[in-house]
Amino acid sequence: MKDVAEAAGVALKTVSRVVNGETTVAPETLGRVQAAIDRLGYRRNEGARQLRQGRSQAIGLVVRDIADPFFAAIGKAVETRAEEDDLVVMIGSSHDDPARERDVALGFTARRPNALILAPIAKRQDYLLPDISDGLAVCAVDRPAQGIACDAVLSDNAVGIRLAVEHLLKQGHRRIGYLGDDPAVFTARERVTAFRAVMAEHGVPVDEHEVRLGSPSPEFVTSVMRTMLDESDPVTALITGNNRITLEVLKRHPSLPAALVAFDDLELAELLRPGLTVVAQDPEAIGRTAMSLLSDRLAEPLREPREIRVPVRLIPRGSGETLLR
Amino acid sequence: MKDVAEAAGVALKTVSRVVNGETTVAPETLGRVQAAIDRLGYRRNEGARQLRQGRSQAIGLVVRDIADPFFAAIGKAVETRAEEDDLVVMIGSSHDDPARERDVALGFTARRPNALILAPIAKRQDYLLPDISDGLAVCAVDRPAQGIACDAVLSDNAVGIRLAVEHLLKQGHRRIGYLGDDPAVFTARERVTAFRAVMAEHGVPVDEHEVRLGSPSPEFVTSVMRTMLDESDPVTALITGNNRITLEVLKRHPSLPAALVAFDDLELAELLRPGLTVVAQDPEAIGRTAMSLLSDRLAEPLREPREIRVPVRLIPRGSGETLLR
DNA sequence: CGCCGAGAAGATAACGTTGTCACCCGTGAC
DNA sequence: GTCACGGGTGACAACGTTATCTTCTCGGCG
Repeated sequence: MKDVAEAAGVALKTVSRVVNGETTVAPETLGRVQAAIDRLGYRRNEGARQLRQGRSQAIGLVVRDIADPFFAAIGKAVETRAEEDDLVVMIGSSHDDPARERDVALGFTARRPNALILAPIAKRQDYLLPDISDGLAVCAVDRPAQGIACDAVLSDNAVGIRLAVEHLLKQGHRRIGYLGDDPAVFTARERVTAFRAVMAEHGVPVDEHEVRLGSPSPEFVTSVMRTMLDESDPVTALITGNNRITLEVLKRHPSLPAALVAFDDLELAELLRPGLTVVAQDPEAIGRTAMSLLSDRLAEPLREPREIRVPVRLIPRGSGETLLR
Repeated sequence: MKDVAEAAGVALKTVSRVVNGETTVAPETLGRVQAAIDRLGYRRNEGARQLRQGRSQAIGLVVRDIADPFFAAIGKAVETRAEEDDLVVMIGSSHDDPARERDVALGFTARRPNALILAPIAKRQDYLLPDISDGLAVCAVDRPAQGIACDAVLSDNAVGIRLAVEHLLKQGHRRIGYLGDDPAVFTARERVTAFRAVMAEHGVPVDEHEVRLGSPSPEFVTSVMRTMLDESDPVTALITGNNRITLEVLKRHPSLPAALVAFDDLELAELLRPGLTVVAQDPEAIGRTAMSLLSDRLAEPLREPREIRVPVRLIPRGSGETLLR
């Protein structure tokens, strides 16, 4: 900036004014400065700017795994919105490790981003309190945060499960198995709770042997599937609570002897035979919504935290519409 | 840092020494300073550090689309490596738009990252020249960059096509169709060139009507498939040159009357029936390798640019092992 | 006993911006 | 002719670090 000022024969401050598009610069001066900027290939040092202004025009995004299509889609939406405001997106994965979530998040906040979006894993996110009181806007996605007051954008798990259950009930299924993730996971709890509630609402009894929760390991899924399908009175339909479980189920049983509705879409779901009937979440909407909440909060830091539920929809493709036996 | 110094009764510089783990601090002083840091919840302002040191301990990653599993996997590998060195990853998508590639990349370099990884789209990347001579390390992935001297990490497209072709030839196929992306795309050119070369090497004539390149639109794929499959002497095997094309083909023809080998793996490829035979790239290796090249280059900025080819492998799953008719 | 060197700590000046204030000059009102 | 005003510009300090140089205090050695 100093060099540009010298080349254009103006003061440093005038160059700053030009770079920031301030209007109080005479057209003739502006032209000279612009020319000097172009000639010297000058570009503002964002780090210095951040130091002066306090915020780095960046947003941090901490997800479970950026290679997971669900989170990759959130990332895409966030990035698209961020670019409109000339914000840079820093992205990192927690890999389901609470300590890593914290390290990655704090690594981001040390760069003083305007906002932080995170998919919480740890029990509490109170390590963010100092940054929040320092003006950081925070939004949780996929699961709510604990120990801090912040906005949250979640899928409408309850409605999703309702869609799945009622879809199966409508076809006459009465023995519906539910296979969900570890109850330590918030979404797993929400979904299985909804499952029980909707079944009860329709007066359909639930056999406790047919509601099974656990981490989606091959062993767990295999053993659970055996008990659900091989018993004397097997289930006629199955709901899988997330896509890692769905994948395990499909790998073990390419042609499942029961109807299947999966929570979470899969990329090639329509190419399978039968096509996979899913409750699809809308990760792009989650990312977009999070960005909207954050820009509201940056405009009005003290507003009440909001929790927004993003709609899900049922996509019938075959696997959930057959096999009543 | 000033507050911490005051609280610990030492000078600013001593706090700096502690924060940076310098060894010339008396154990007793170190204890006092650490205590003050913890008590005040102090964390270093990375922006100020960057300003002083010139580099922001970040790396920029510009891909075509972070929601594309191939690039998401590259991102994951990059992030994993970056975290080991306490580097932050800024990620952005060009969406195949040269102007956007440039804007995103320059938006990153304005933050003075240590290194930039990009999947080039634009004809030339010479807009990076000022930053490179300023010490930025650059590495191209997926395709080489033009107009700048930089490292590159690419899939071994030629070997991949060779594997595909020879796999089909070994089963007796002689009429093999090739369906590739727009020849404006570097990888598309490399792959189709390899196809012709390997076919020639084996003395198998190639009918020019059966080598078709174009953007993977439904219309293009549908029309091309018709001519390849419906003519009097149809192809008995098909190679698709990237996964968007593969997807279109599979959507049109769930049960293809020809053997199929696809370049690029798909998430559920093994669950399809028949399973999809693919030439799988190794995006994680691409990301890791790029990071290695960059750390070499940061250590030795003037070394010769290197181009590394990452091995690919053929995964037979059924679609490429049948249907000779 | 004086000196030197090493180990520990501090003072100060940058790094590249932007916010604040001050200045200059011409114009229009009184 | 004076004054207030505002558009255009500049000087300077500050943001939070770190690099460089300096200072101080010991202990050991000639």
